[in-house]
Amino acid sequence: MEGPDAVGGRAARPTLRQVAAEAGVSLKTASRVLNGHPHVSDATAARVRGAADALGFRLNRIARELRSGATSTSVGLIISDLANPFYSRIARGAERVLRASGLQLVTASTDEDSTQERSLVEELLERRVRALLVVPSGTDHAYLEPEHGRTPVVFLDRPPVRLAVDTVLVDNRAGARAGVAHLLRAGHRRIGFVGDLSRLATQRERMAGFADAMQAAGVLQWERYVRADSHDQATAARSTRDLLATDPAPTALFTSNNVNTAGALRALTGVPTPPALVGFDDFDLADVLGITVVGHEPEEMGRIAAERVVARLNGDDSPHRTVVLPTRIIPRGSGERAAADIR
Amino acid sequence: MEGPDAVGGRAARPTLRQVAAEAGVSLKTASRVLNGHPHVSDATAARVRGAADALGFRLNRIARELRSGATSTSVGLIISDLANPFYSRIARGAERVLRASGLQLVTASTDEDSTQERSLVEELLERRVRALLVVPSGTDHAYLEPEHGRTPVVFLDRPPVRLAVDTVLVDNRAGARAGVAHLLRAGHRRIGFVGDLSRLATQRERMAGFADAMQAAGVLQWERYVRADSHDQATAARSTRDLLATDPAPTALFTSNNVNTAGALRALTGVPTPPALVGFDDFDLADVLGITVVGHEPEEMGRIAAERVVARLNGDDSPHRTVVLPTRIIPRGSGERAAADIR
DNA sequence: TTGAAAGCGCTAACAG
DNA sequence: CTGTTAGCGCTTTCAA
Repeated sequence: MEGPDAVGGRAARPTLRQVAAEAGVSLKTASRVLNGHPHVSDATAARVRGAADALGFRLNRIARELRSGATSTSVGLIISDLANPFYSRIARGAERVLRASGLQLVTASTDEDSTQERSLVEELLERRVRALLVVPSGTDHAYLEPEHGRTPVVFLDRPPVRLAVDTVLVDNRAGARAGVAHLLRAGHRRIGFVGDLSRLATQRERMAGFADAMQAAGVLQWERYVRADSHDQATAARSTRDLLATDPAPTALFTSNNVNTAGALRALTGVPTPPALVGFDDFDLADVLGITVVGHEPEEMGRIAAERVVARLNGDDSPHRTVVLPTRIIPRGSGERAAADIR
Repeated sequence: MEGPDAVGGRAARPTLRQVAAEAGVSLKTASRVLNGHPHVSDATAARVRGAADALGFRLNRIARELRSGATSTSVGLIISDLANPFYSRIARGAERVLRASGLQLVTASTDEDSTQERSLVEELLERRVRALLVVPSGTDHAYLEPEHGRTPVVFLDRPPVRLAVDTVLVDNRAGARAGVAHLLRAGHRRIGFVGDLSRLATQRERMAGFADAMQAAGVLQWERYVRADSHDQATAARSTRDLLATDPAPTALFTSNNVNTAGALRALTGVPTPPALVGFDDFDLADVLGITVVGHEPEEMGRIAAERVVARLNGDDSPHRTVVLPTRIIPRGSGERAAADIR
């Protein structure tokens, strides 16, 4: 049941000109009707609408925006992994704010690949997104410099390198320091660190916070219990088992993000006297599992970043600023097990 | 440091024409250089590129696509909630396939609102997405009928109403039936059902599967233990507590999706002899928590739907088809607690 | 109330 | 190797 204009099984989409011809009016009149503009007689309007429906016409917003000079209403969000709840919560927070301003979120993921990051950014800019929210994977963002004063760009979660733009971060170093101090207070001295890729700024900062706390407590040889660069649950589980097999074994673990916490938990299943555990990032069901975390609000980060974007689009040209969100320890049991009680 | 064309704090973006003028060549030559086409002398090319960089030029893909008649390279995905792992896993599965075909995923969420669904669909179509992946919230999709033969549309998770298009579903009824039968086999007769909005087709089917199993087992008055329409964890927790307070209390629970399972788990925390539990949908850490589920693969659903889209775009005009993905019971302990052992 | 002509930024077709 | 002309689908003058 293809229309007469079917080409290779695909019907050609009618243009406004065809609708106008079908209705026996000029292009402009058809345009007026379909855009709800005044000064058209009811009869004419009805005829145009009838023709549009009959042909399956749908306005081409792209062409409209090109002519009217209006930019698109979409805002790009670049994250590393769509399926990581941490990023999808950022996306949700941002989407709510943007939608309230009539903007649409376009999400793309990089799989933590800096080449992908750059090409996605370029592509979105060529598509003329109004603004860009970026959780960077790359290590140099100077290529975004020419956008200054053109397209508002806000970085989230990780700071930009060689680029000055609005940024929303979490206080990683202080958060990690507090989380580890929490374990030290329970009497732990041998504390294992299970971390993600150390090329990520967030991870380096959390590692630094870990070191801060250990050094402040005068613990020696804490480096022995550091396992970094596990970017998925399986690797984190392996690192955890590896730590538990050390002699003497650590009595506590600090996991540096949600993925590593999940991996560690997997490795700890069935262990009779599991080490104490504090994880960076809160996660769903952490309360049911009784896992103490260094929590913060990804939605909040998305919300604030989106609000910056909206402000910039509304003409705010104040100097770029960096917002650092606080963390807080949420004690749920796993982080309060005393060192004396482990093994 | 705005450029000379700054308007309201925003620099105007240079056009190809301006680049050409700056480089002292024609429009077409500039176009050739910036598109990497042959037959341009190195010297000219260098001059054009220099001008482009100096002006901060970025090709306008929208205009290019308009002129070349090429449709965009984006595919729209409409889901109800970006932050529900179930949907983000669908998105990830789809994105991988699409990217491999040079297509970009554009995600938008509806918050389970059918008005939102329709307006997002219309908007994406006006933006000329190449195809549409829809997890519907609405109850009538006839408005998509004119797209037949124009834009490939694939429905996921829930079937379309009054519309014939490719669809990828999960075998909800059989899955629920099997999950409940699993509980019945462990001797349970009083089984509580904690369900999501019953206007959702998936929920009605899972409810039907629940009823199938109960009736086949000759259980009477099972309706007493049915609590539907909880769409968030808090409500599901309340329904669960309500069920546990019934006299006589159910010895087992069947939760009809990931959100309700999480809510139930929250309500069950600290209960000395918790009821047996089987949940529909697998979820992260279910293994650590020892929760028996009726599992299936959301990524797979996204992948298959995206593959249908790609096939359609490549000219496949075979009749539309519905793929129903199987589920399987993953026993992890919570669903194997015998009725005799509860209270 | 309606319409004709021009042009948004770009590429295709055809000259030079 | 380079340039000129036309036109994608639409809106914006400006005129009737």
